[in-house]
Amino acid sequence: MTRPTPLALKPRKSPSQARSTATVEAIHTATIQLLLTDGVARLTTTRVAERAGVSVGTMYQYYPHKEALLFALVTAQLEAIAAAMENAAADLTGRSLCAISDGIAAAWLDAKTADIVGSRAIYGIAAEFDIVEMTRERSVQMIDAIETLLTTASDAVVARPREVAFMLLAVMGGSVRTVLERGARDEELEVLRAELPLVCRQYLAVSAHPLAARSDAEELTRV
Amino acid sequence: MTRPTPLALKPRKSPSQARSTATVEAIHTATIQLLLTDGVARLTTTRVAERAGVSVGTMYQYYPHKEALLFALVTAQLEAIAAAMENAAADLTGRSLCAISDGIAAAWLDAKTADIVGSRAIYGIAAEFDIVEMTRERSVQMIDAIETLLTTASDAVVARPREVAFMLLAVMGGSVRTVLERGARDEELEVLRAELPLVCRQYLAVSAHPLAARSDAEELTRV
DNA sequence: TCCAAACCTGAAGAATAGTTCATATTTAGT
DNA sequence: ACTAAATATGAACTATTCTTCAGGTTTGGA
Repeated sequence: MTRPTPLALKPRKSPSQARSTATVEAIHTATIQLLLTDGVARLTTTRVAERAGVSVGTMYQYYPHKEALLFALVTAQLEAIAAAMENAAADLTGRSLCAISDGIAAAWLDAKTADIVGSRAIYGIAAEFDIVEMTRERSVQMIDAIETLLTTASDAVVARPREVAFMLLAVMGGSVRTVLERGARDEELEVLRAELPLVCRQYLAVSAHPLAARSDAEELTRV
Repeated sequence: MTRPTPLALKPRKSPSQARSTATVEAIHTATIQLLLTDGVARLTTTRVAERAGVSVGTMYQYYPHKEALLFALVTAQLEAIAAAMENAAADLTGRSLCAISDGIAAAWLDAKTADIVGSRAIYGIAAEFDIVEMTRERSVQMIDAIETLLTTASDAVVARPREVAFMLLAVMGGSVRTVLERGARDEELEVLRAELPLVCRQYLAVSAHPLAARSDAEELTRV
């Protein structure tokens, strides 16, 4: 999704006083609410302002246009996720492969689940314009973190850590997205929470050679 | 993403002559092209008609509005995928768990990859309006197929086949989507093709008890 | 050959969206 | 209390967008 005119997506100015901070906050939550109830197609600057209880002009004081607003929203969301994952990676350094696997899966689920409403809203616009670009950047950052984390596993050495890290993120990201986008039903979230760690563990298990002598035969060997 | 007015999403009429069939086809591919290059936000009836080399009025002869056009596109896409998966399920009935796993993963990858352009375009609008609803229906249909398929495995009995089928689809669907949405790069597709079958196999392995006596110890047991 | 049905056209109208800016109000510091 | 900077307002302007429809062209079969 490339835009003809890449146009500046940066905010116009940042709120400095208490009042304006609240205003921007209101605009953000209004956007998310509208996104969730009516979808992107119905999201208009007028409606956002109305819902936020401010005037249209106010929005334009902080964002040069609608896209910039959406961009800011997605950026914040992704930065939070990336930060959470990097923290998790730091905490898990040097642990066993199982611990690492469980830790990553849990961290991902927690991060995405912490703000379900926000996450769901974001999915709807993630496919638009330059957002894909930014998503990719953040993604690379997380792949890096997980790749190096994998190499620190205390009890095993992961064969192709970068590919495995990539795949892990694709699987976690994709499956969670699937569930959230369908409506984030409790039963489905339950299944996800139970099964996703399993999927990750098993996948990591085949992708690694045990370091200390261990008798567990790998059920399935790499082709 | 619920719409205030659910409005009729069905096509207005179907082409009966050769000329009109070509026209509708042209409209479809034009839509997909525009979706891919400019994104949903820039997709307008005028542009679609222009790109398709027909008049705007022509489009309105077959679809009551833009949404109906998009809906038709997604429907076709999903039906193709669902059919492919049901075929695969039929072929794999009674095979070993490994064969089933590999077969499903391959079928999914093939189905999504057969028309990469179409798949990618669809992702961009999958989050909109009642499309989520339809996606869910098709999804249930596929879960059913895979669930019953799993119960036919010749060499193992899958513990909670429905949950496993659900998870399998979430993982496959999500990871493929992730890769395609990022631009469907060759290197990333390669990784996906190599790793996804592994992920599925391993996951199925822990989710099942071997039927005939087999000595392979399960590395990781269920909690 | 001829006609009715199918199909196509594109200018035009109504509706809506994005954005600006001159003016009014509030805040923080002196 | 006073003032400059920060913030908010919303009517108004422009640009698009969707959609229709009255009138033309093409098609398939009698």
